[in-house]
Amino acid sequence: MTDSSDQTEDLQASRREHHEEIVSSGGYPSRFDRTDWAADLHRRFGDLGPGEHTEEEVSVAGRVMLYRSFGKLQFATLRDMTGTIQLFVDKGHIGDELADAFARVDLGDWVGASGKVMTTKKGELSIQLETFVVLQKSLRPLPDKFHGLQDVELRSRRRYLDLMVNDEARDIAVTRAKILSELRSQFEARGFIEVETPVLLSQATGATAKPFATKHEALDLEMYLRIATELHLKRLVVGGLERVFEIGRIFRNEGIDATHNPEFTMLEAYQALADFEEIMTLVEDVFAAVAVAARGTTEISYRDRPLSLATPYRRATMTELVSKALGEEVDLDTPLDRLVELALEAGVEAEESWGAGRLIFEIYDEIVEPEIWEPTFVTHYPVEVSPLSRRNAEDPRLTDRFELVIAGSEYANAFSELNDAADQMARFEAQAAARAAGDDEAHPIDVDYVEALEYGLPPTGGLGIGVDRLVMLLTDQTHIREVILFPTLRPV
RNA sequence: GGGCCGCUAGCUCAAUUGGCAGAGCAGAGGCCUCUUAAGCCUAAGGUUGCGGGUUCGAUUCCCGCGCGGCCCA
Repeated sequence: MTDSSDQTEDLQASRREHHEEIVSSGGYPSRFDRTDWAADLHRRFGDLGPGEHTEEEVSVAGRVMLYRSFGKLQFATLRDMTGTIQLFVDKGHIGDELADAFARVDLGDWVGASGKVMTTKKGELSIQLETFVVLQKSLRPLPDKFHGLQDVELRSRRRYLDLMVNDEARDIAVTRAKILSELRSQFEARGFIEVETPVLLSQATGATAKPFATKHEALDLEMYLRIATELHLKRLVVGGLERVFEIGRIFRNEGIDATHNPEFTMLEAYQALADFEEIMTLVEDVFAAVAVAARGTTEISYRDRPLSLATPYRRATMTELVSKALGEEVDLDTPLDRLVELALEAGVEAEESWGAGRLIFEIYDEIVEPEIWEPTFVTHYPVEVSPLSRRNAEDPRLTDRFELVIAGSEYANAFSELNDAADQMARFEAQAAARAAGDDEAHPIDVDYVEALEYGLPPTGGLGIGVDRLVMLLTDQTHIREVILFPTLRPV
């Protein structure tokens, strides 16, 4: 992006001039020896009183964020990845030449500085500058030093500026990293191995969503970006990798809103010999641990409301919850006519092809889920809306499946995996029929996967966690774009 | 897709009923040996998102378009 206005040129003139002087007089250094991070200095010297001078020689480096000159003194706030440290520049101490050179530093420049650790008369931990080097000039002015960058679009489009000037943007990036790291540790500690499955596929399966299409030129083949990792991970369990997980980018060709970005991150994990009840315990333990890693506690605040992620989480079946919300007992034996009426009252317009399971699910989705606040495992989804889940032993119209709902949204989806190859084929065929009837989000038939099942998938529990939404929850963000460094945007 | 709102200096924001487009920060020059968004003085900085229209006169009113936000489907 280039600005060609005279104004911008003018604003950059002195920066550019300084830059060219540096370049023509030997150029910028290619490296710098930093002895200490800003945060470490605060940790080590935090209890120095005002006006103290130590003999501790340190070298720090970072971007100049603030600058104040006061006659023969200059103060600059340098920020590195860990925090800020003040540079104290005393003309009487280092002489005119160095002090005047330092006065040419602009906000945004990368600077390496060396000197002794001290505190000012007001008690601010500082480095008494002895020498410094400009590591790289910033040729453009920084956004407002106090207000930062407010424009939502600009913050997303030029995330580097957002990160430079907005503390919250950095906090979110760091917290996201902690969450990912903790998720990995949690699964690894339970004996799962991290695997990678293909993104580029000739058939996008494992979920009901519209894929992105692309083309492999050499093979002259239509290909699709994955919409889930599910069926590949289960193939691995068939192969004997009994505990696998993947933290993978998923692509779905849908609209963009507060909770949807076309590419997002999903964690999926599969554990042989486990059923969905064991997965439930695993999920709540993982959520609690991740909350502690990210926020230091399970007692958080989200959208200005307190929220506890302490275990155990409430468990309730979907029909229980729907019955309670409707004030009338319903289940899969409730006459279809009555369910259609209740759906209409709930604000759902039923479609001809829906059975009792779909109707109950739609009512749940419309009036129950948005009202759930504390973490709740909603269990036993109808088989009609669960093409990959194992049937419940007592009622084969239901599945051994749950979703974890927190603050009105889904955070995890898990089930005892369907490992009956014939049943899986039948469900794929039912989906294909729905597709033929016009449902273009229905799951396509994956014959290769059915063949894999025929070799024997042990009883297996699987789960998926929407990582972006989890980060939103733990950073108290209401828009997914705030937790993705480079969200999908229309080109300028 | 629909409704509402926004787009003004590099950044953050003003501008009465339609009447010369303003401030703070950043940038330039000057003063200051303890600042913390330092302060003070001086000068500079604009195709008011884009294109039409109404009007003596449009940032302001009308129409279209672009980008974005919020809500709804």
